[in-house]
Amino acid sequence: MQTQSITISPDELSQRLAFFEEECRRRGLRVTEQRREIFKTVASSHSHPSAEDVFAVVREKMANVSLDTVYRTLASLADMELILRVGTAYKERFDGDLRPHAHFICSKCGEVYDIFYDKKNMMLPLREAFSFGDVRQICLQYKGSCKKCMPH
Amino acid sequence: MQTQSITISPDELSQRLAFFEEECRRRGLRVTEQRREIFKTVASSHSHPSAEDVFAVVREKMANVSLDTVYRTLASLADMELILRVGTAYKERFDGDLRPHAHFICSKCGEVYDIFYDKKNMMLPLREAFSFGDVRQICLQYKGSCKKCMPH
DNA sequence: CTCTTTGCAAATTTTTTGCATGCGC
DNA sequence: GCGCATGCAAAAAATTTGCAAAGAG
Repeated sequence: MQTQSITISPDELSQRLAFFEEECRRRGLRVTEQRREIFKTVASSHSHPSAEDVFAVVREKMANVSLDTVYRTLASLADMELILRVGTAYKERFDGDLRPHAHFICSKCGEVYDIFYDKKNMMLPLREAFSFGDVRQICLQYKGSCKKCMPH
Repeated sequence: MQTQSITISPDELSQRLAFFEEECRRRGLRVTEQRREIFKTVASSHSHPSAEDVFAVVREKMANVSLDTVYRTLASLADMELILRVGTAYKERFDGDLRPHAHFICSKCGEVYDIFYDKKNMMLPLREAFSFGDVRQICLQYKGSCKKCMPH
């Protein structure tokens, strides 16, 4: 079941654009061409683009956007929770504890907290997550080698 | 229930060190002082350290390790699955799709695949994850503001 | 008209690489 | 001794910042 290529309907896109503009106004952020284009690009992409990727696409429509505007805009869109960050949003961090556990990651300061759960309770340990702060997003990642990169 | 400060027992640490050495030999990697020290640092830390953090700690014991050795070693330890990466392991990526869904992230090429699940089946969609490749790690993150950073 | 946002350039931060030397096996 | 691993330095990649000018409200 490949879902990568599903495209957003024009209807849904304009609905999301409207919400984007509403959110901008509500927060006193100006609705600029650049912001609109960058949001549109991420909202209609299904390839989990990096800042560079977004930049390349937006560049085709707006010849003179700059990469730093893309960075700034992606950051503000993520702050507004209009798009998601895949990853920690900060530099790479490591964990030497291999017991099954979840993380609460603060979107502001980047702090990482552990949430342990035992085999008897494999339900999402959401209650405990809330004890660390205000849970705005649940992010479940499976990691390994994809078929293209297998074997090893 | 703060679990950050739990320290690994000396017993467990030496057990993990033994396994580390065994794994190195099995893969033909040499057991050097640096690798041992870096592994020990991550294995006994509960602060999800960055490469810089690990470097700072290791530096106290080995005055002349270099940062690039730390980077190289962390990468190989993560490859060996002796430690975990928190995050995507590559540059930051974004997702405009706000429907609840999980990701399969390839540890080799960094490709991100979507895994959708509906409200009727909130179980971990592990079966589908396996359709994308070889699942080696399940990573559950809750994101939001931690108490220190609240409100807003 | 005001004040945020942009583009440009430069700086900073994070991570990687080439190469000669050192050290585990 | 052979060959991988390290340290050094330098480069590359990713991200952020200062500032003058442009444009949204």
